[in-house]
Amino acid sequence: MKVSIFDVAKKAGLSVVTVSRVLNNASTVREKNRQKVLQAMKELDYHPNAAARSLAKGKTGVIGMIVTTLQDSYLDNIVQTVSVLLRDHGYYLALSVANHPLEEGAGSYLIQEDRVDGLLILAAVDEEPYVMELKKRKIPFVLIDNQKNHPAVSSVTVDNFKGGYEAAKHLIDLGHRSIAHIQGPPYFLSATERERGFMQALKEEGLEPFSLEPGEFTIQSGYEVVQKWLAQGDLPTGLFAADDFTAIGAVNALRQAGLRIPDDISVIGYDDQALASELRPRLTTIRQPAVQMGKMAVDVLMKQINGVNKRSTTLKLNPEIIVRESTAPPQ
Amino acid sequence: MKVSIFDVAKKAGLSVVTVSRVLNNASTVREKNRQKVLQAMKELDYHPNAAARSLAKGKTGVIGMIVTTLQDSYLDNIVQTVSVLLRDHGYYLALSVANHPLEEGAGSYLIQEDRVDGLLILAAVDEEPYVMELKKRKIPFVLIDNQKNHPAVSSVTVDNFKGGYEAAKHLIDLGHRSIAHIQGPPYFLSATERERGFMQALKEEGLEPFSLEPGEFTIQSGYEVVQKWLAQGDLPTGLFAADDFTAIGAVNALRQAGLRIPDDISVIGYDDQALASELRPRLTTIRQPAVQMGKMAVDVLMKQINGVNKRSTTLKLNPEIIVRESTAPPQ
DNA sequence: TTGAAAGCGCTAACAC
DNA sequence: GTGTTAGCGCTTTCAA
Repeated sequence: MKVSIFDVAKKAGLSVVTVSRVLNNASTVREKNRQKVLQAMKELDYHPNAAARSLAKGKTGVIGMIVTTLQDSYLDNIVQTVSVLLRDHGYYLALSVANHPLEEGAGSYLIQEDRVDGLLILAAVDEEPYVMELKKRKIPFVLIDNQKNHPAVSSVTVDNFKGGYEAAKHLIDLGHRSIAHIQGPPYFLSATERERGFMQALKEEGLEPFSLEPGEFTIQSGYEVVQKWLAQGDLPTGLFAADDFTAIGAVNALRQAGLRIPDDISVIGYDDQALASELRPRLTTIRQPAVQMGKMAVDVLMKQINGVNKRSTTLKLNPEIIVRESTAPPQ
Repeated sequence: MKVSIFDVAKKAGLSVVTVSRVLNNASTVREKNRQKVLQAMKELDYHPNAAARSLAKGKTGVIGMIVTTLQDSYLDNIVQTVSVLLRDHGYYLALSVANHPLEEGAGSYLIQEDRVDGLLILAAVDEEPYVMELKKRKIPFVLIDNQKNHPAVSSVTVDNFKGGYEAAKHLIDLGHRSIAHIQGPPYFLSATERERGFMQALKEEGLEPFSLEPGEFTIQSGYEVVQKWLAQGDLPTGLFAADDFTAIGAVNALRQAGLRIPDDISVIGYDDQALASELRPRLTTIRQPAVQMGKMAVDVLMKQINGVNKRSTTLKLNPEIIVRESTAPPQ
């Protein structure tokens, strides 16, 4: 019924060991025999059993990736990149969604039961528990876009301070003096760093922000801040939103009120979500180097798994400003 | 180094079988011994090896789910629902992204190497290859939101004809007579069904559509259609877009041209994406019952795995119209 | 270059 | 209730 390596061996007139060798691309198999084995496999429609291989080899051939949300084109880009790259390295990617961090079972099954050879933690709200557990279990892992700095842990992040700085600098260079910032949630290091960069750029020009408004990385929060300003009858000429969703919400409210962008007010977002370039006006934003992040993360993880790198590696990549239609000199 | 069931048995002063029993919640273990085992496990920080269990049991305890895109809140809702429900059934969910259907390795590793006990195929562009392979390998699976009808295959779909019909009916009931439709890609059954429903509703009123425009389920395509209309200087009073992205693109173009929604033109979308209710005007749309779909899919799959249902089950759920701000009677 | 034998860590009979 | 004995399907020594 179930065809095993034994059936193949019998059909090919060779031993299971030889079959196993061709399965693992061992070079010590006579070409003629290799063909015989391959032929037998095909005829029997044989497929090796992953559990048995994992048990015998002590490794699974899969890399796990824990993600919180999937509705984010920037994160999606990272996932897609990682998926392809891992395949090139002979690994499969198994995604696990964990909306509530450390939730019972969420992703932790990958860790606890040795179902993966390595793990990638993507933009976790709180990566702490994973870090603790993974270190204890000695499973290689890399944090991507993590919140905190963990000693002796490999990670790939983006310089959010620089991103915030460049966003503000862009507005300043265009001539804006009245510049506001809608923040991200304060428990995100990325959010506070962007704000720090923003403030630094203003400070260098001796500028004070028009205002700093709390936001939540959501369309709704951007919309509401603008509504508030509108009600007060006072607007900045430039706005740096902590992420594209916030920016889009702000733009939405602004245009609904009959204001023109960038004529009446310039808006710059962050992340370069797909939406940013799909909706008009196309949003000026700070792009996260998603592809490069995925590449680096896989690189570091592979080296760690292969024992090339014993020490942890911390990479901080640079964001890139993408100037589109939502920013211009103030009128 | 690695602590195994043997170590636990030794420490607890019992046999491995007993340990195995508490691992599997067998009721035939004296409470006192169960505690001893539990205690030993804790002290040794023991965690069972998934590969060994899978090999011995002949099942893995994981359900695979193949997804194409992750940037879709409707699909995301299904995934989240499924994830939680499976956990309740004692299974883990492993997601596999397959942008290019049947791409080498994409998801197929789950199938080929018996890494899962069952599979959920979510909104595949072309599920055919999966169906063939899964049937051959006799792995239980359920298609969700599939394109074609496959004989003897379980699936959970939504009645797109009805959705299209209701969308059109809504506009008609509001008093619209000049109604256009922006289609989805013709190779999606969902798209053509929505159009059929739309046409049926119009036909019942003796109405001809203002026009039928090709679209691609993208913001861009909705935007461009409206641009074309604008250039021609002729607009319908009501528009049914094949999905929310298309609708949002259309709304975007309309408002950019200074038109008001729903005053000048009513727009209804499809899917009830998160965006639909986040952007203003909040979009009237046809909601897919994502939670119910996830629930049904898990239900059917579990029954199939447990041998309760030998025959295939085909469920077609009803969509629901969500009336918001983007539709109103024509002026 | 090939094969026999001994596990990998766990569970499924079957006895006790 | 509990333990003994065989495997699950594959890879890994070690010989030949």
